[in-house]
Amino acid sequence: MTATQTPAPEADWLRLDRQICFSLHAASRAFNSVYRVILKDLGLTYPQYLVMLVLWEQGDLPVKKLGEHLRLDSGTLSPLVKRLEGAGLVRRERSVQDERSVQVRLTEEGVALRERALEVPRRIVTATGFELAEIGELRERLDQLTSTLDAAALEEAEGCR
Amino acid sequence: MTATQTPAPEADWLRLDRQICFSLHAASRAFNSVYRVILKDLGLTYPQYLVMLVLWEQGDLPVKKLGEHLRLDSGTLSPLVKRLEGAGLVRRERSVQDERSVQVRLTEEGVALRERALEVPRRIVTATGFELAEIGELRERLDQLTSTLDAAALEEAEGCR
DNA sequence: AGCCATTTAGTTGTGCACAACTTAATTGTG
DNA sequence: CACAATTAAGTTGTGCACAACTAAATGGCT
Repeated sequence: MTATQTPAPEADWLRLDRQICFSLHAASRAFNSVYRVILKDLGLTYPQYLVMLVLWEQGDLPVKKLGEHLRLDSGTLSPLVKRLEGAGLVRRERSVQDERSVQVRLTEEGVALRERALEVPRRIVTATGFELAEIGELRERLDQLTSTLDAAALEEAEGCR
Repeated sequence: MTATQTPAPEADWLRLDRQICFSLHAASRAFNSVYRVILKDLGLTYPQYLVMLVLWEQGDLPVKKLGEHLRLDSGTLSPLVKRLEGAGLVRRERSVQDERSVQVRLTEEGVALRERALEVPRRIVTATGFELAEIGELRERLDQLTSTLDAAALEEAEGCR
């Protein structure tokens, strides 16, 4: 394969096992897979669970605010929230003050589900096999990574000017 | 909200900013987003790029082997590889020895694309803003997490017996 | 040889992510 | 006030992930 003079150190960069992206991709899917199993009891998918977490924590919110908490847009949230509504966990109501906005409100059933969700995080922590401190550290590093990447994405986008 | 005697420490567990899953979910999407921008020049999506990485590294492979490297099944790979074929980067050929198997072979175009892909990892590392050592460390931890989670998923699945 | 379990791809259906677009309500400005 | 720009939600289309299934080929076993 096109042996150059130098031992082509750049080729090494393409090795799959060297790519952080693959590790992250795999970890994300592995997590998703564990959540799928644990959340099946609650009848929730993983992204639906995230939405419920926000609602339990913040109370009723417009779709817009939900999206800010989760970094998701209406293209993702609209159908997702409709499915939650179909499951009887939330209601969607046009705001009276601003008719553009749709409030997502927990139903009684939605509030009640929180009790059953309380055990989920513990089960997840157990599944990771990590100590709490380790998880906190990892989380911090991932958050740092995310904010740097977000900034970089903006620069790349602007770089096309 | 059902104030118990104890200050209900479990409630804290549901806080979004405490959940490793959300950090990982967000980091994964942030990475995906950076890759989307950088890979647009090559006409590849992020998972397509992963498939090409494997082929560049391992040479032609049956779909089955591809899936083992990437932990993806035929339900994901079959349409993905067809799109790569549509883009002229690979050919799919039934194996003669075993007609169940389909070899995925790089075309000349597919091989040539590797040259242009060489700069991708460097651009990604830059975008993360991390030192190489930091990335290696993070990658290691994520891989460890993935293997533990995979094992846990199996146990959970068996737990339903 | 004949039959059954396994293996390999592929298909179908559901749900998520996101870009690009539409629609309707609101805000700002001349 | 009128009209352009902005904002919120939703829609459409593409692609990925995965479960559940089908179809065809293979291998083992009696």
